[in-house]
Amino acid sequence: MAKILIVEDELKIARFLELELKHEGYEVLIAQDGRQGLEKALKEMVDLVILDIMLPGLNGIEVCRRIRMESQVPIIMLTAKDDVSDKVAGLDTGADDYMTKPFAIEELLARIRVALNRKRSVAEPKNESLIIGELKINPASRTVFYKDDEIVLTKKEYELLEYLVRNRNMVVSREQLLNHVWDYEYFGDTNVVDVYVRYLRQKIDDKYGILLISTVRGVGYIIKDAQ
Amino acid sequence: MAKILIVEDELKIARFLELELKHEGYEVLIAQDGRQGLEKALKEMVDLVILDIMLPGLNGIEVCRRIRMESQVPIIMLTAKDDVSDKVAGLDTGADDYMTKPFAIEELLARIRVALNRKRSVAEPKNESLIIGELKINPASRTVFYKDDEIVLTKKEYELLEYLVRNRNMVVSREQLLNHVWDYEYFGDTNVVDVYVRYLRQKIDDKYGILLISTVRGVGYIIKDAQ
DNA sequence: CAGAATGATGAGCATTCATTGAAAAATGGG
DNA sequence: CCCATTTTTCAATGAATGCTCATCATTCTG
Repeated sequence: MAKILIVEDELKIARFLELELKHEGYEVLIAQDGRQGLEKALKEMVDLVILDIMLPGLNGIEVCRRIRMESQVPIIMLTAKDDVSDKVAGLDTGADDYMTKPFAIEELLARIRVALNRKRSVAEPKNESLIIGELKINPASRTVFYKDDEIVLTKKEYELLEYLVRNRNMVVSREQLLNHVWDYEYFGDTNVVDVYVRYLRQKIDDKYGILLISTVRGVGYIIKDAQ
Repeated sequence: MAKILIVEDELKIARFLELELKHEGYEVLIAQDGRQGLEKALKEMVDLVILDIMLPGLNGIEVCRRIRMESQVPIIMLTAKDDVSDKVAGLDTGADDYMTKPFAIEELLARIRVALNRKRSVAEPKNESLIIGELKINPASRTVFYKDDEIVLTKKEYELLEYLVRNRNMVVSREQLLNHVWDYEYFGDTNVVDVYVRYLRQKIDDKYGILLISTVRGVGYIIKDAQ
C-alpha cells in the first residue's frame, strides 16, 4: 500500500491525519518541520507528501520547491483559508493539489486517491445507488428518494445520511461523525450532530412514518437494514 | 481523416511536420508549449498526439502524464537527444511510441499509421448527438438546438454545456469545470463558472422556460435527464 | 422516586453561497 | 489598429444553510 508523508507541525492535526490515513490502509510517516520533511521526502520512498504551508524553519513552499528539484512525488499542500497568494505560490512551485484548512477528511482522502491515481476501493463503489428499504440514495447526483418521492436535503444533511448509510448496521459515534462529515477542527461542546439527525428525521422518519435513524443512548446513532 | 496534434516549440520542425502530415491527408493542430498542448489534447478531439519532450513550461513527460489521466489518445514522443532516461520516463507515463530527432519523416508516418490502427476509436464515440429532453447537441458541428430552434453559443458556453451534458445526472463541481472547460490548473478566486452557468440559463432555461441546469448548493451544478 | 445524565427540540443568529448587474480585460476579425 | 464580441472580474444582495444555545423530555442510577 502507498506510503504517505505528513509534514505538519501541529501535532493534533498530524495525529488525526495519521489515524485516518492508517485506517484507510496507507503507511504513514510524520515530519514536524520543514527540514525534517524535506529529508524524509527525499530519503524515504514515499508515494505522496501532504505538506502544510505554515511550518517552523523552512516553510512549505520552500520545501515543495526543493522536493521538486529532485523528485516528482505528488504533493498536496495544506493552506490556511483565505490565503490565496500561498495557494498560488504552492501550485507554482509544483504542488499537485492544495486544500484549505479546515477540511473534511473525506475530501482529503478523495484527493489523495486522485493524486495516487487509485480507484476507490472496491468496497464502496461511489456511483452505485445505496438502498435501505424504500430509501434510495444516488451519490453521483446526490439525490435521495423514498419510493418515487425525492427528498431534498442540504449538503450537510446529505453527507450525514450518506455516511450513516455507508456504515449501516454499525453504531456510529458523534465523534466519528464530526470527524468524517464535519471539518476536523470540530471538537469541544457541540450538539450539531444531534441537530442534524433531527433534521433528517423530520425529512424522512417523520414524513414517511418509518424508523430510519435509531439512537443508541450513550454511544451514537445507527441506521439498520430493514428486516 | 484523423486529427493530429503536434506539440513542439521549435517552429521550424512544427511547420515541417504540419506540411508533411497535411500532405498525407491528416488534419493538423499545433501547440507550441506544454500547457497549450495539454489543453488542446484534452479539449479538441484529437486522434493522436506528437509530443516533444523538451518543452518550455510544462515538459513533455508531464504533459503526457496529465493527458493519460484523462484520455487514452495515442501519444508519440519526440526527443532530441538519444537520452535513455527520457525515453524510459516517456514510455512509463503512457506514451505509445517514441522517436529520436532527427528522424526520417517516412518512419514517423509509419509509426503514426501503426498507432492509429492500434487504437482505432476504442474511446467513446464523440461525434454522436447528445440529447437531453428537447435539447440536441451536435458535437461535430458544435451546434445546439431546442426543438428546431438553434441556440447560438459562444465557445465557452458551448464547452460548458457539452461537459455538463456528457456528465448528465452527476453533480459537477466548479473545480471540475475549471479543470475541464477552462484552462488546466485554473486557480484563485473566481466565479466565472457561475457567470457562465447564468449565460447558459439565460439562453436556454429562461428562454424556453425549462429547468436544465440545477444548482446543488455547496457542491456544484447538474443537468438531469428529464424523467 | 429524585437527581443526574443524555438526547430532542425550537428558535434565532451568523455565515456562507449563488445570483446578478456592470464594467474591465482579453481576444479576434476586418 | 479599432471595434465588436467574448471572457473574466468584482461587488452588492438576499436567501439558504450551518450552528449555538436554552429548554424540555427521556432514560438511567442509586
